Amino acid sequence: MSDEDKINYSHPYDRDHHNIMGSEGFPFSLPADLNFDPFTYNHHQLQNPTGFDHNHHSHMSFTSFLHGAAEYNTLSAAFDFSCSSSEAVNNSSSSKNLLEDALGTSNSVSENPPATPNSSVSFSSPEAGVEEDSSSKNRRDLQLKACEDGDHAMKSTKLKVKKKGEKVKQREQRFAFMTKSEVDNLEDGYRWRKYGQKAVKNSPFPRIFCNTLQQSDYIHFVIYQKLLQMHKPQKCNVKKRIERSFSNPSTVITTYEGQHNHHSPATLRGSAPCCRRSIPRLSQKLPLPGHHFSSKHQSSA
DNA sequence: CGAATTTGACCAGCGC
DNA sequence: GCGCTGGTCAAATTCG
Repeated sequence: MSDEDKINYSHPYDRDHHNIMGSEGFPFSLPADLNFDPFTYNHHQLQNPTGFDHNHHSHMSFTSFLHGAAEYNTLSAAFDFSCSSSEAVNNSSSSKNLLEDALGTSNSVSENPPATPNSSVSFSSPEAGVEEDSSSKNRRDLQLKACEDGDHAMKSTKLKVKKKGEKVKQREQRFAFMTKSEVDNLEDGYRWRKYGQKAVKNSPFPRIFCNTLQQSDYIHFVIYQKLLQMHKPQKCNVKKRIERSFSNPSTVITTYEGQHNHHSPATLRGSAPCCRRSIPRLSQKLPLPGHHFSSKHQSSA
């Protein structure tokens, strides 16, 4: 029996029935008038790291939710709802290993257990309010099943020091999560550009590398021009890594690295265009057992 | 035709 | 130093 089979997912929000998160909707929604930047809150303020204002029922983006959840140790902690069978996820060593690998950490789950045992959550529509497209059906089926304990992400921000005390390149904060979805690329409101794809060792599925598209969005370009006049703009260096689990092909592991320094296009235009062509098309390719990538990549796999 | 994606080449880090 | 691996670049290709 797979991990997913064991899990009875609870649905924290039902768009049509307005439930526990308030009448204005599930905090994943991305309303057109949203002006909340998911990555601008203080990383060290954990009182309400999700940015979700329970008193005012304000919205937050999916990414802010994920980001906040990572810093708040668990997703369930972020939302304060429980999952009926979270232990099934937590007890899945393979899931933990996959996430650890995605985060670039190891042997830390057992050593640093999450603040709460609940680390799984599901939702029916992570982007309620965003336009319904061909992937929305799949996204409705999407089940966020395991989120890492925040220590992983926090650890990754620490300076790595070589044995001799020499500083090495600092790694951006990472946050990985697993989703059960037919769609590889989970829409999160940002525009992503695929810049690379690599075969993964011991896996038939490739790893996809994306970074954010900031200036290609016209509205963002206008803002960018304004920023040019006001400040020296910083390049958004957020990266997104997508890979499908070899042991469980229905599971997609998404890893975010870094922080956005700009608003989500979805928050400005009410849409979330990103990698719409590449990922689904790629996912159609993936099951082909004989599909090879470049000879070099293949040889290195 | 411009934008987005693909993919071979390249680079850096790490272990041996 | 060498090979392996992960990550990135950028020219070519594909798509809308």
